[in-house]
Amino acid sequence: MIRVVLADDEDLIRGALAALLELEPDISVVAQASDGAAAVVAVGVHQPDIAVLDLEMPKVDGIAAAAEIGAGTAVVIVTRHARPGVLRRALAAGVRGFVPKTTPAARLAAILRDVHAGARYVDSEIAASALTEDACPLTARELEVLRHTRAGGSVLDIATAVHLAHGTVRNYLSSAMTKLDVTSRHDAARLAWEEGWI
Amino acid sequence: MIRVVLADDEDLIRGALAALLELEPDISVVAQASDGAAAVVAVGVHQPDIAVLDLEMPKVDGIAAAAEIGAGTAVVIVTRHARPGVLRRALAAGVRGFVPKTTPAARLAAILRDVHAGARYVDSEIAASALTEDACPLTARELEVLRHTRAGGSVLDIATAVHLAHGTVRNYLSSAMTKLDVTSRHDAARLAWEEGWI
DNA sequence: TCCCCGGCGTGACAAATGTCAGGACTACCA
DNA sequence: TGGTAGTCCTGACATTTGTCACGCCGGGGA
Repeated sequence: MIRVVLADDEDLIRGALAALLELEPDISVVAQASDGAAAVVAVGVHQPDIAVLDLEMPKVDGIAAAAEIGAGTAVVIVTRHARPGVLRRALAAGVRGFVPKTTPAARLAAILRDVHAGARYVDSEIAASALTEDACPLTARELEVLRHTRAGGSVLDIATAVHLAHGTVRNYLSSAMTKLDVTSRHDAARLAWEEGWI
Repeated sequence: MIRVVLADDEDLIRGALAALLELEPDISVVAQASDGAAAVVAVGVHQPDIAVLDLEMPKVDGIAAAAEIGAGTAVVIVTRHARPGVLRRALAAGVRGFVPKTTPAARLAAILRDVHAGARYVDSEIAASALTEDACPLTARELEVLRHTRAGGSVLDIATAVHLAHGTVRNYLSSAMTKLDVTSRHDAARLAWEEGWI
C-alpha cells in the first residue's frame, strides 16, 4: 500500500485528486493539507511514502515545502505552470516527480507507483524543452535588476539597492527587454520568473 | 441518472473531477472537453442534463460557452477565480450554478443534484460579497479606457480609438488608478477585470 | 604586439506616463 | 431662479521610463 499525503489549496481539486487516487487499490491518501506549511507538518506526522504537492500554494509553495521534507518521503510536484526553469528549481530541491496538470489523469497513479519503486518521473515534454531550449540569454547584472524589478521598486529604488546609477539600471533593463522581446520591465521580470531564471 | 458533460483544459483536473463524479451512483459523465468550443459541440451531441464548465479555458471561456448552450442543458461554472463581478457576468449568461474551486469536493455532487432538480446554486460567500461590496466605483468612461488598456495599446492608441485627447485619456486612467489604489494603468485594468467590471 | 569582442557602466535625450488645476455641461434640489 | 454636485473634457507640468552613443576594461585570436 502506497501511503500518500496530498496538498493543494483548492478544496475541490484536492478532493477530486483524492477521489482519483483512492480508486487505486494500492494507494491510500492518509492526509490532506491546504497549504505548504500544513503539508510539511502532515508529512512529519504521517510519514507517508509520497507527498503530492501543488506548486502554487499560499504561505509556502510546493518547491519550498519539498525542500523542508526529509528523504524518507518522496515528493511529487503537480503544477499548472510547467516551465523548464521551474523544473530545474524543483529538481534542485530534491523533488522526485514533476507532473504538469496537462497530464492525463489516468497516468497519475502509474507515476506514483514508479516513484514509489524508486524511479524519478519528469514530464517528457518539459524535459525536452529544458534540454533543447537555449539557456538564459541574460547577464548576471540583468538578472539582478530584474530580480529587484519583480519586488516592485522603481528604477531609482533599484539603483540605490544595487549601487548603480539609475541610467545604468535602465540600460540593463532595456537590454533585457530587447533580448526577451517585451516592452516593459515588468513584463521582462515576469517572463524571467516564469522561465525560472531569477 | 444525471448526465453530465465536463469541460476543463487541464487533463489531470478534468479526469480527477470525472472520477469524483463517477463515484456517485446517480451521476454519469457522458463526455469531456478540453476547451469551450469543444464543450459546446459535446453538449450539442450528447444533450446532457448539466454541463460543468471551468471558467478559465482557451478559445472560449466558460461564460462564453454557457451563453451558446441552449436552455435544455443547465450550466454550472467552476472557477478558481471567484469574484462578485464574474458571478454577475455568469448569471447574466444564464448560468445555473457558480462553484468556486474552494468548495469542498464532497459538496459538488449535491450541488449538481440541486441544479438538476431546478434550483440554482451560488456560493454564499461570493453572493454575500456581491451584495454587500460597494458597486464599481468607476465611471463609464473610466471603464472604457480600462477596457482598451487591457488590450495592450498605448495611451495614444486608446485616445484615437475612443476619439478623445490623450490628456483626457490619461486623466481617466489617473482617476481610475486613484480610486483603485494602484500605481499603473495596467494594474488598474487587471484589477478591474478581476472584479468583473470590464 | 595589436585588434576585436563582449560585458560593464554612465549620462544625454526623447517619449510615455501620471498629476494638477480648471472650464463646460447636465441634473437635481432649495 | 440660484446653487451645488458630478461627470466629461482639456492642456500644462513634472516625473518616470526606454533608447542611444559613448568610454572603460579584460580576454582571446591574428
